[in-house]
Amino acid sequence: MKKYIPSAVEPKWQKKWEEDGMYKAYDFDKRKKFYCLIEFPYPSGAGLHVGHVRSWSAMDAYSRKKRMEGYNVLYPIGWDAFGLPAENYAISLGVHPSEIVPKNIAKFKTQCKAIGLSFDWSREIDTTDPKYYKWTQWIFLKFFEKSLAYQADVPVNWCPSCKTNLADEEVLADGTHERCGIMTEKRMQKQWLLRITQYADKLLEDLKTVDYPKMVAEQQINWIGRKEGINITYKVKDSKEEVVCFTTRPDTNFGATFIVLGPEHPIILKLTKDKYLEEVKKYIKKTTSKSEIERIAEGRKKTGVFTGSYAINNLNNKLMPIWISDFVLGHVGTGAVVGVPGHDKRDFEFAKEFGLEIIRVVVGKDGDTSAITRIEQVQEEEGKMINSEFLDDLDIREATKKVMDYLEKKGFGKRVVSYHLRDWVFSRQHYWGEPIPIIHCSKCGLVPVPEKDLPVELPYLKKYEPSGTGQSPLANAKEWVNVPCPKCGGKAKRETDTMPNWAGSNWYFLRYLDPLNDKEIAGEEKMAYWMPVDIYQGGFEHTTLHLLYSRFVYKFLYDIGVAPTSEPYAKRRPHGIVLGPDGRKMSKSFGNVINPDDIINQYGADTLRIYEMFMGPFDQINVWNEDGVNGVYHFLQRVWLLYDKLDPIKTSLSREDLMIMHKTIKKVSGDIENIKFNTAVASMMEWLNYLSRKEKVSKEEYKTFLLLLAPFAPHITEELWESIGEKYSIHQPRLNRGQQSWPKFDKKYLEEEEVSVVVQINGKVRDILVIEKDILNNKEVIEKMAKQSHKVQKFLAGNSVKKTVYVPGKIISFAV
RNA sequence: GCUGGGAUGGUGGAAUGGUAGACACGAUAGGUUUAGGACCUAUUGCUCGUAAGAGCGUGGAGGUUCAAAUCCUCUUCCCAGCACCA
Repeated sequence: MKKYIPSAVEPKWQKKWEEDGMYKAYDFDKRKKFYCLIEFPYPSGAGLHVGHVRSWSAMDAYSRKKRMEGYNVLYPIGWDAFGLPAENYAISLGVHPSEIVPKNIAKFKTQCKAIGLSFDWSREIDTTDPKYYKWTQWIFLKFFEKSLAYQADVPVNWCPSCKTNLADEEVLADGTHERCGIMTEKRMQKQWLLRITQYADKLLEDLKTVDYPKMVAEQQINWIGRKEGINITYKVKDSKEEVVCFTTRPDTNFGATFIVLGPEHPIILKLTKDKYLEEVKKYIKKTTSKSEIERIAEGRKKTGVFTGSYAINNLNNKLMPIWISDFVLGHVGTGAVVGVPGHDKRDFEFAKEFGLEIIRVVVGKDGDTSAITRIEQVQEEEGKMINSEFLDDLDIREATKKVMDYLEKKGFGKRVVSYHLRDWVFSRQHYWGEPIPIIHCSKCGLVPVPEKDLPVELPYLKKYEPSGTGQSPLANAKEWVNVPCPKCGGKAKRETDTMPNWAGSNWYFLRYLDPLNDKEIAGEEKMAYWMPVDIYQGGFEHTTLHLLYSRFVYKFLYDIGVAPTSEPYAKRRPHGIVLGPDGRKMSKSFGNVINPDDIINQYGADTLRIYEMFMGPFDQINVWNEDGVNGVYHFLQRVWLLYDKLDPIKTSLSREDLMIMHKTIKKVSGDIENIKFNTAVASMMEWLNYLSRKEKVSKEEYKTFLLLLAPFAPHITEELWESIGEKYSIHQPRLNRGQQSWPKFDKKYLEEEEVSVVVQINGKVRDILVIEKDILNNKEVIEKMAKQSHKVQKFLAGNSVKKTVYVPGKIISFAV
């Protein structure tokens, strides 16, 4: 047979598949539906990354297998083209984003097709298309209608480089912007927010109903950060004011020796005695102007000032001095903390710094009941209560319940639930995004753009760079901004902020179901047919961003009767990133970027696809290795050459032939289902090694081999399928007229006729017996055979067997 | 500090209580080739040994078990996320 030249095979089939509409999904088809989703990309100027290729070709293999199994598979793609990256890229080139985006999309599309991905191109979407973002704006109006979208003055994370504010989720732990790496600043600004906190409990609770990796679910749970505690109200001596403190550990309240207010707390000035006023004001000024960098640089050294006032502990009427310190954060709990230095490390440090009393109310791990003098003795959990009157001798959990009941009964406190999750800052002062469809009228206030006037199209602005003043560049589009109020007809102005880049991706998976619908977001019946997404493949980095956001938006759509299910994604599976050959993240500046086009030119798309699946476990970080690519190319060449061994005469298969064939069918089927592509490919290689050693390969084996390989290497298998005289595509049983589909294994060929049984003595392998299947369960015979073995006798001599364990078909173990 | 994940040959990795190292890369030797590459065959965890064989071996220490990479306890290091979160 002629040589394997990928470039002679691949484009030919890509063209044919497109002409035949091979990978279309059919709405309402009788076959079982399967919705396979990948995270749609931001079409960057750099073109496809090998990481995209890995994730998409793996899910492509998954989709192809499902189709061969007879499912009606939806595997769509689109473009998430609004947002900062597209805008910054356009600025760097000095052109308009609306010119750049279509070019980038065209490039991505060409590349996707060159890889042979089986996307249903008839459902392609683009978030910057007004026909698409009409519905992104519509969703916003629904949020507004239900009072879940609102404006408020909030401290925002300002990125001085990108000149916009950001959501908390977009700022990393060190205070830098996740995209550009520049340190952000806190600013007060009027912003649009979405009330995601109202969905905190549902987002938490319903994690139980979906199949997410543990790591992903845990991360969302942590981010939502639900905590049950109590707000305790303390009276202030000689004052009408009260201080409310949130705590999850009211059991330790007999150990409370002071109160700390965060510097933003509103009642500080009312509580401060004249004598201390100047110092307090100075402290507040100093701490509130402190930047994130300064805070981190300072470490955890405690600072603070005394107000001169005292709060009264409800439990024992003890006076507790009220202090101010910036270790108490304004946005956490009630912005005020009751200081229990014996059982909280921060409180201990504060008490030490300012010489405040430290009392132990929980017995230490080692039974220690003495006064606490060192931070190592501070203990936050475990033990029994002491020095706590009616709580003494109780376990901390019992004490917590008892004291909460007591405080509530007496009216000193109220059980509350607190969350780490904050409302979602949803406006950006940037050009390249969906305009927020709201009109500001001096008479009527905030007026939503009527649904019939959607979409509010983004006007073409020549000068679209961010102003840096905190105002969107859209404010300069006077003609666009000035509109009559839809309510009263008077003079009014459009909202000039745009939505964040997450807006379009919140709901895109619904638009694939009905991309041309101009009456609604998507047809109700189509949504009911396709939803939920059966498997959603995406990166870990979106766990508390896109994945959480889109769950929230979808749940809202469900609650207003638009979406058909309570959760959008039945199953989530993550992928690991692909690093450059030097083990570093691929980046132009390191010069370690692998361009998929180069690999396709040199080795072909099938090699690229299989290599990326074979390189390691799918959810792990993998380093690119050119030698590995060559290894896979070698494998496909050997597949190609196998054709020469095809036996034209019908021959029957040996028992061994059948066993390895059925074993491989089982392994590959199971591994694809479990996202273990690396071992699926390995077992194909094993079978190929076996087949290559044979004189002749039967047609049955050959066809089965090609069918199993088809999801991984769609081009070469299609070509070889044709070479053996098959008329229809290997990929689509529907077009195959049901002639051939995904192979099934037969259990009877998985059992071996002769089984090797390992003989162990004291856990060490000493011999291997080959046993006929029919005496497998006869322990006596096996035991006798084992003892007769020369190798075994050597080790048994002079010892008596104390115990014998026999696991049929596997092992016989002697303890001597 | 908290939460989650991880550590296996020269390398990527396989094996989730039952023959550790599948598969691939690399390496070594031989074959083939005008040469290089490509291809084919064999070997390849470590130590001792000409060999037969023996001992050791899954970050470290201990435990459960006839049997542990796998389960339990402690511990070291690495990765990810969160973090003065009350």
